[in-house]
Amino acid sequence: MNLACSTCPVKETAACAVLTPEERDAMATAGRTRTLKRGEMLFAAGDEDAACATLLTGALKVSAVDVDGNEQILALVHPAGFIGELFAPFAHHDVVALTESRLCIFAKADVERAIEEYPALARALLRRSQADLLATRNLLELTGHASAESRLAALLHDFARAASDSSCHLAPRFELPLTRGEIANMLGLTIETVSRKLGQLEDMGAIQRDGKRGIVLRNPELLQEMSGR
Amino acid sequence: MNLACSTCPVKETAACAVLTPEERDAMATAGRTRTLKRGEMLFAAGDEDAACATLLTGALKVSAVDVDGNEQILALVHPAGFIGELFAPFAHHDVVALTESRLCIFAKADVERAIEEYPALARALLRRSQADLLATRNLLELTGHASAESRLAALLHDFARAASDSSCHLAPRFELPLTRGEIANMLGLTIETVSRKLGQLEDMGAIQRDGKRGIVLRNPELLQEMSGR
DNA sequence: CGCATACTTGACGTCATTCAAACCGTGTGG
DNA sequence: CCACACGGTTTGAATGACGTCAAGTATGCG
Repeated sequence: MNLACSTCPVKETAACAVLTPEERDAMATAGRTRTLKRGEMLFAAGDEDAACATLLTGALKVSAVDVDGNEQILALVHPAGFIGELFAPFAHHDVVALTESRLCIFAKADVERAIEEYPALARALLRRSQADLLATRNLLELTGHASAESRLAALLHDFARAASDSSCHLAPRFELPLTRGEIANMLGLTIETVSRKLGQLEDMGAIQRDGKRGIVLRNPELLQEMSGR
Repeated sequence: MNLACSTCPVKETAACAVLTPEERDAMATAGRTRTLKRGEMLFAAGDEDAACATLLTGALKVSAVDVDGNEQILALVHPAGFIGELFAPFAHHDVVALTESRLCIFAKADVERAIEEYPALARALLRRSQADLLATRNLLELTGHASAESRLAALLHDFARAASDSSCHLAPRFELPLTRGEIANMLGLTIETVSRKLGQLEDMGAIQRDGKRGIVLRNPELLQEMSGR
């Protein structure tokens, strides 16, 4: 499928937004869009020809699997996010769709050529990479010392912020993008602990579960309190 | 102190290595070198005028302190490493010297100007940023699921590799760059647990402690085995 | 309906933390 | 030279948070 940047939902926020229309058109001829269904993999750890991509809609997870088959989620990717380890000979992690997702895909070589040709693109990707680094370090900080309760509270708080359109405001209600198992894998907990702590957060009036995936914020301050800010 | 790139110990590996001699000289006029003693801070979380820097010699830690004063080490910086959150209005983390360190410091604004002017520099910093991202994700993976023993074994293995000149070979003996407390803060453990597990690793013949900081590898395979990789 | 997948709940065990005390090398002052 | 304090480290015993194992409960789908 060919690219139609004019109708792109993230044309103002994605990395390619820094390009001139002509430059973007030139890139568009190299790329293509692809749709992934929930659970479908973009590429796996070890792939030598792992592509690069900008996420248009949906959500992805970046994860690693250790020796005994446990998955650890390292990052979530939201629309306008960029995927791809540009200077590595092979991918280090799996990238899998959490929900049905549309992506704008480029061969790694094409992106490498583009950052040589369009300095603004290199800067935009640098900016994104630094943001990803910060997000990963925040997750590291969270999983380092905090209790199961704090981790979960912090994650819910993050999700509530991600679900609202303004990044400084919380959505009063949202759907969890992850299963219990995925939350557990992300926070370094077990599925049972996540379930129990969700129950406790509900008991103490911080949240209310609404179906399997729905979360209603009952007391956002309390939630933030428990996350250890 | 003025810059003398010709005698720079990392002139071939640091980000500025991609610049032409003329470009490097131009940057040199904007920067200066600085020496930090062990424990001295380059900048603190929240600083608005946090500088950027390339590490010449020594070692740094990047760390965050949570509400109740616990430090969490998020990354170590080795010579040729680059420090600085380019697009953030203020620093998110503390940066502190682990050993006496020499740095090459630039104002953030100067670096921002330089990456506009020298596209190769932007690409070099992108490469470094992606490498930092990978390192942080590896640490996240480690602290996520693994037992205290695995974390420690993996960290020692990493240090042994960092201490040897070739990155695919292990140094048979090395000095820990961190105190017990810092190791604990890095791995999300307590100082007592680190001490105990070190004792156990010694008892089972994987390593031998040599003074407070020295580590001799007795059985590198066993160490790798236990690190779960 | 039957089966699969995701989630919840309970009882029990384990590993890391916590609290406490002792240890060791080093520098300081008497 | 010794006494002493101090930071970093080691070690022990008790506690508790989270994991493990094992049922049991929705929800959806062929």
